[in-house]
Amino acid sequence: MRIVFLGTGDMGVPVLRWLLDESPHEVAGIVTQPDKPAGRKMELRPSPIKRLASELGQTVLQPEKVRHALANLTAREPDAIVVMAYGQLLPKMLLETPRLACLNLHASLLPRHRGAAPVQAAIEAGDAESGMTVMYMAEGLDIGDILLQRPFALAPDETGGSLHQRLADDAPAALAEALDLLARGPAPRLPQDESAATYAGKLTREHGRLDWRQPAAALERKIRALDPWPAAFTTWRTETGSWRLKIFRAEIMAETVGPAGMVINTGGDSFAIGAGEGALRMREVQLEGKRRMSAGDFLKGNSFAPGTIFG
RNA sequence: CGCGGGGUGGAGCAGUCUGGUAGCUCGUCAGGCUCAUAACCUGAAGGUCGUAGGUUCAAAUCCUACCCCCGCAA
Repeated sequence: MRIVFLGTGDMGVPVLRWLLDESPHEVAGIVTQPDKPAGRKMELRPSPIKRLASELGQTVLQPEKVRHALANLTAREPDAIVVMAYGQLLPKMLLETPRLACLNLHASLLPRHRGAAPVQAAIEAGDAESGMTVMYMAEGLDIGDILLQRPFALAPDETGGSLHQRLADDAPAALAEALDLLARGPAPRLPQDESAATYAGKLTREHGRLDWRQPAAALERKIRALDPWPAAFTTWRTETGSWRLKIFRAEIMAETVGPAGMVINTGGDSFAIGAGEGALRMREVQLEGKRRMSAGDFLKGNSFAPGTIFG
């Protein structure tokens, strides 16, 4: 098949690599978002998809708005368009361009977690499973009919990073299967159950702020969900100022051993913070300006004033 | 030139403002105590103080340039 691929985030990298290196399909075009200022120096940085394409000697289109490339893409006469972590809605004209289908790979079991942050949302919500969805794109955000899904169980210690990786790694197989079904004849097409839909909006850093009045279990899920990005955090106020303390790993303590947000049980290789229900024992943290380290290492060089309250 | 924190024995930090024999907690090693121990006591090893240059009788500390790590912001 002739495939036009649209993608920006690194979630789509394995898929593009598969399309170019291993699949029987012909990549008739690669579209990614324009380079944007990023990083500490605000330097222009190409997307992971563009970097991979360059590495493999492929050229990419980087229209400001995808409709600017509409004529160009139509002229390539694709059998299918594949979209993954592209970051722009596609105009109806483009959806109707391919001979067979315009497919989107979405990193959740739709209709759960439509939107920009499905990976983190699945963990934060405490879902038992997640998986890639391949769907027929329609006008609207992640509302298209489902072609296939590949569910798998989440690990008890699943993090946003680990789930992101698992989904990215599984995506090529999902796409292969979907393209196969499409090529062979009438492929499955299941409308989404609107009543079961949830939205996972784009994450901001502030989303990671921990509200210690919440139950320890919920806080622990959030910590795992946002590891490594954008990371759950709390504020530590000292005589010298207030610092952001990111928390990457913590364990739930069943007993409520202190008021919400208060440091308790300091000593040894970790410290605990009281939650609304139970408490959390810190395992891996990062103070702003410092690197990520175990709670034990953190305690070797930092100490808390009695009664310190986080938040 | 977007803003800011940091780079000091294996780990995490103090010391830098007010230059003058490099310190703390932990770890490691040896010995001791103990029925025993992750506990306790004693001792030891281990550091070009990110790199280069400058000022000075003397630089971790002051000045200049550069490298690296990280938080914010995007």
